Order: sequence, then structure tokens, then C-alpha cells
Amino acid sequence: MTERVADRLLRWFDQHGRRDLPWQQEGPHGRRDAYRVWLSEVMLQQTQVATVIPYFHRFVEALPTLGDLACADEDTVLALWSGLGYYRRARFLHQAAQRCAEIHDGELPRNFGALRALPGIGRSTAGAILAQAHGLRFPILDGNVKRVLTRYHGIHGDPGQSAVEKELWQFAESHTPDQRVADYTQAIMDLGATVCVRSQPRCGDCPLQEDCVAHREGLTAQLPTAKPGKRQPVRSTLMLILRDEQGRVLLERRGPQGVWSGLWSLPEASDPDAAWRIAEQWARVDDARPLSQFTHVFSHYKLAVEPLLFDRASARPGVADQPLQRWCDRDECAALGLPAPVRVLLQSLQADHEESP
DNA sequence: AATACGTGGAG
DNA sequence: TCTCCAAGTAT
Repeated sequence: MTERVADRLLRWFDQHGRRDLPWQQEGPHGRRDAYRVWLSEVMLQQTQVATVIPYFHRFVEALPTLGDLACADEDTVLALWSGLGYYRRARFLHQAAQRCAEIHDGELPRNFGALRALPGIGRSTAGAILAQAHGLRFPILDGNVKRVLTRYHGIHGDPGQSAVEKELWQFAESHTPDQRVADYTQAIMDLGATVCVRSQPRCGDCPLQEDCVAHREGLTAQLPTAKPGKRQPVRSTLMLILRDEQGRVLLERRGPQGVWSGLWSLPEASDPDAAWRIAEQWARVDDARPLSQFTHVFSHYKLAVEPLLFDRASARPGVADQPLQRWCDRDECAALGLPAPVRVLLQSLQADHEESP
């Protein structure tokens, strides 16, 4: 009889697991802080550990408790998230914190149903929080676990398909032990992240090698089944950089729908005529200076961006003040959530502005 | 069920 | 340069 999966993973974890991640540090009561575990789990959705770590440090330093998050401005939250992507996560996180303040006595619930009902917390994240923060026996099924389980059990088919996913959840549930659930959860993720990696897995170092179907049948390169690729459409936009004498730039808050929702970004136009109509409210159209174009890649399309710089712009009398528009200097930009390419664009411009004023 | 939703690193 | 996709969730 082969030793069960959980015991092999836990033994491997004691030797090779990651125990120094910032959200694993125990609080004064010898228990992990559920707020930090939650924050880390949300940041880690579709995002790698190395990317998350600096954002996590910055975030908990600025907003150390769930109460701090609940009371924070959305702009503050989005500024802390700026560059991490999938900004809906940040908005949901903020909303969930406010809901905890209102109906859960200012704490994250320890009940699966209540947790799952909070915005941005799905089945896997709810399980991860309960397992990591409270040691409760709940399975998780993230990308790491999917990779390990599809290979170990030899499961073919796109893991995004509901039938495949259902089967994976059943295996995830059945492997989860009663004891050391937090360590087990971390162990299977660590195995996926460091040994059972997507390309060229290190099967020689794997504690599950002896009865892994994919290893036995030479299928590690075929599993998990890749999802059918799609060609990404290309959209294009003009971004207007309206800059006044003090180097302040006009920003607009984006709506709640679509990409970069809730972030502050540059005014955009689909064609030059539309760009002139916007720009002439603030600047001389003659001052238009095209900057070098670039393409920004999203998960589902590409965006070809043509930046247009208008110097000597300023607020004009007669042009209605819009609450969704504001002129921002460098410090104000730093305090707002900006799309990554916009932040880069403005920073490069800032350097330029300081060198040759 | 299929799609929207960011960004950066790896190969 | 290009493809793939990483600690998923919501609609």
C-alpha cells in the first residue's frame, strides 16, 4: 500500500516547502492573520508570488487591518493595487471589507458560506482562507493544484471545462487531510510552483512520482491539456496628454465597467477629429506633439496606443468642471490608481520635462 | 458555457 | 518577437 498523497506531500513540505512568505507570518496570538491571508489570496489570483510580494508589503503597511481597508478611499486602494492588474479584485476586496464592517462585526467570517458570499471570494479562495488562517478542512483548486492533480491522476481535457473541474474538485477534496490542513494546502501549491511546473517539471524531486500517471506514461508535457488558443483582436486609441505649465496632467476616472475600471487614466479618442474636439477645450491644437506609439497587451485583446502631447494646456473658463476629471501633479498621480502603461508613459514624460523644461 | 478581466516573466 | 499563462471570480 502506497503512503497517502497528503502524508508524502507533508513530509516533502517539511524539507522543501516555503515557510517564509510574508503572509505566512504568525500574529501575536500564534495564528495567521485572516486579513493578510485573504489579501494575499486575492492578490495571488492569476498572479505569481514574486510579483505579489512587493505589492503585499506596501498594502499591509498602508492598510494594516481589515478596519483600515474598510475605511480607506477607493482611490487609496486602487493606488496600492496599481500595476497588479485585474483591478476588479481591488474593488471587490474593498467592498467585502466594508461588508465585514457592517454585518460581520468587523471581521472576516469563518464560515464557508458567508465567506463565499463576499465579493471576489470564490470557492478556492474561501477554502484557502479557512485552511490557511484557521486550519479548517477545506480543499482548494488553483492552477498549481490543477496541474498536480491532472498529472498525478492522468486527467485529460481542458481544466476549464466543468466536467473536468468537477472531477478535480473531487480529487482535491479527497486528498485533503484532517490534520495539518494549512501545511498541506501550502505543500500542494509549493509542489506545483517549484517541482510540478508547467514546462520541464522536476519529476526526480517529486514525492508523488512513483504513482503519478503522467510520469509513468510520459505525459507530463501533454498535461494539463492546454486550452485552445485564440487570436487576440487589436484595438487602437489615441491618448491625450494635456499638460499645463506646472507639469500637471488632466486625468479622467474610468467607469465601473470594462478594463481599468475605477482607475484614473488619460482622455482617449478613437480618431484625430475626436481628439481635436477634446483637446481644444484645454489647449491649442497646434501644440499637438505625437509621441512614440506602443502596444499594450491585455488578456483578451491588444491595444495600440498613440499618445498625443499637448503642452501649455490649462483649465479654461467656460469649460464645465467635471467631477470625473482632475489635473494631477506627480504626487497626486502616485496617490491614484493608474493603468500600468499610463503610469509608465507619464513617468517617462516627467523625466523628459525635468531634463528640458 | 463562454467571456471579461492586467501584467510581466519564461522559454 | 511571439506564445503561453500564473495562487480565479463574476456574469
